[in-house]
Amino acid sequence: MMKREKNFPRMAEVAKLAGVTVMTVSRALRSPAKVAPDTLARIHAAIERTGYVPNALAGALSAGGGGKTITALIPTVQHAIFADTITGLSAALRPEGYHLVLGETGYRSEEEDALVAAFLARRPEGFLLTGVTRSLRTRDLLKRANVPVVETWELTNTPIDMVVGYSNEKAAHDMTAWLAGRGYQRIAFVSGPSRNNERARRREIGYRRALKELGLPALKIFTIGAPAAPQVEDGAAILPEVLAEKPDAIFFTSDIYAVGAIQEAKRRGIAVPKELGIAGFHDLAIATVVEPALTTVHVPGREIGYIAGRNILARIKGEPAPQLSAIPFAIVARDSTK
Amino acid sequence: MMKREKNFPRMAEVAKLAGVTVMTVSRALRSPAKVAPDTLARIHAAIERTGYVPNALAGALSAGGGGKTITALIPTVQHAIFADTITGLSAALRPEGYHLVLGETGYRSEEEDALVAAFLARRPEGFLLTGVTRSLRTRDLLKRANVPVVETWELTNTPIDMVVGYSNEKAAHDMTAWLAGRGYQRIAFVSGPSRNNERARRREIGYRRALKELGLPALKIFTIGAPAAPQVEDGAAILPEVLAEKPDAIFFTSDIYAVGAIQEAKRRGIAVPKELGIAGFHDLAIATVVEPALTTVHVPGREIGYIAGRNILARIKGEPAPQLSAIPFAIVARDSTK
DNA sequence: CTGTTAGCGCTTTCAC
DNA sequence: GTGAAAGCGCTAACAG
Repeated sequence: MMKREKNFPRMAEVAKLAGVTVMTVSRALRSPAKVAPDTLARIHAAIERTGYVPNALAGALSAGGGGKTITALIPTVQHAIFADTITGLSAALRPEGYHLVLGETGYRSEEEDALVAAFLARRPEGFLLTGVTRSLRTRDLLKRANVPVVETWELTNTPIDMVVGYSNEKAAHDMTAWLAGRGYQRIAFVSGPSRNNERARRREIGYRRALKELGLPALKIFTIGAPAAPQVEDGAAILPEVLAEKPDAIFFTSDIYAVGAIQEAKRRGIAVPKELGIAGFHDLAIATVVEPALTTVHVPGREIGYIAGRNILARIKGEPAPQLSAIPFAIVARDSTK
Repeated sequence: MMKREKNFPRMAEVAKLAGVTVMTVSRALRSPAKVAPDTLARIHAAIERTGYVPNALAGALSAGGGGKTITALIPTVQHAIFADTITGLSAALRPEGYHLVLGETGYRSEEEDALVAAFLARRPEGFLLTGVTRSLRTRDLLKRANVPVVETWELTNTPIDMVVGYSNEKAAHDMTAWLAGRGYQRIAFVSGPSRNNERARRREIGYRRALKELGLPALKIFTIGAPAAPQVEDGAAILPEVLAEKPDAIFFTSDIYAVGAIQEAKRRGIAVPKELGIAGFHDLAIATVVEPALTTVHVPGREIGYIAGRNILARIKGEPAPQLSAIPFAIVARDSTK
């Protein structure tokens, strides 16, 4: 056994100080009702004096269960929308005393694979994963572990365990159709990096389907490089390229890009929404701050997290939980479109 | 022992399948060089077949050490600025294979106390805490545990262990003085909830000190209610009240509020920055999107997280790490001030 | 109400 | 290069 400088008193020390055995201390902590009041008092005093903090690792090992933790893997904490999901999840878990362990995958699926394995090693009681596409190995690991898993932010008929999300394809389709309904004819589409982002891919599919249904021209599709997290400047930078396609509207897969594009359009003296309509995705706070305010798809980030949390908790308690929960998105019309 | 539905294969099953003892499997995982190549191959095959994922709880218990995790406690993931700190911390930890466990305190110190105890129970290798004021009990617990602790986002001469931050007092002082230098005379100050937010309190002190030094009038100080996380609308809502003090500039302790105030001022036909200068704090993305763009204090959130991570890692390895790291802030002049 | 006996799944000696 | 014994800190089950 390796020597560590760390210095945690163990239960045995508390027990000795209180003049009882460890078993009584253990009970005092987990079912105080079964311990005599004065013994309890002595034990509490001893805990206070020693600064004892139970070793949850040992406890979990012994009790054969996890330490009341749920693991969530999101692409990045930078994106406010995933932050919302975390907040929703937190809100669901807190009342039940569960803790949240967070991992950032940086939108990289290899990183996700590595994190799932690493976190599985800690035997969490449940998992929240972003998206529904992942390596077979990871799916397999999670299935075998037989731990509640919620995949989020998209829908699928073949979840590992449960899904809570919305259809990105339908959302993009609906926004495209909505833009067409406002009279836009040449609708361009600008996506974030789609290599490891199925949500971006699905949105593109929805956009294409809408164009086809409506008989609108298919413009060149643009993809923004691959920074870890989207930046406002990226949207500004790509605008000139997109304008070469002579669009009368541009649909961005993130508000962040759309805001950058609005700013750049203004700098270039292009009238938004008259000459050029601009739409985003996510409905971030920034969407109402930019001028003109951004038309966008409101996406239920917080609700996804909350429902996912409730579902995981239900599964843990052996209660039934839906395999698929579809949460509605909504198109929010503002001033960046006619 | 409680029966769980979970279904993790143990090392013993892998060992049996590979025709060796658990000890050899353990070695294959931790020091493969000490195991014969063909044995190693059989073991890996067995791991693959069983879907074995080591139980880090047991491993840590046995090895007497933690499972390579660092715990970070921040007020909220909603605030982009703390998200930056998390990103910086992540970046520092990842190369060394450390994992990040995140807790949200919701700006409540009782919650922080509870979380410190709960996380300490999991025996992390280090802690990142936001702010430098906390209960004696928590300080004591952390000191006794003798685990690397970095307090952040403020400076102090009496850290539990280490501090990485900047002086909120000086930052607010400097911004106030800067505003005065631009010709503003009646500078109002609007703070977020300060009850459990020492950073807000220190900023207020800095503001007051600057006024006194400059001989400027002390206006009434405004405090925005207590939502979990700041909202743009809060800044808009408080503007009328503040205007009653006839300020020629308003300094908000968060960009979020400042942006709301700019929007509200525009709605009311007040010219920013001519009639009213507005300044914020944090330098969020939103600061460059609002019109006029917001003058603010740029705060080194990401650097704080990164340096904190490096310091914790250094301490773990027994290398020296500075007790205090002061990271510079900067005043960013934009168009919301003359 | 409290103590005793096992044992969670793994790693650390120390043998062979 | 591999194994056997012991134990990490705690809790379940059964006594008493």
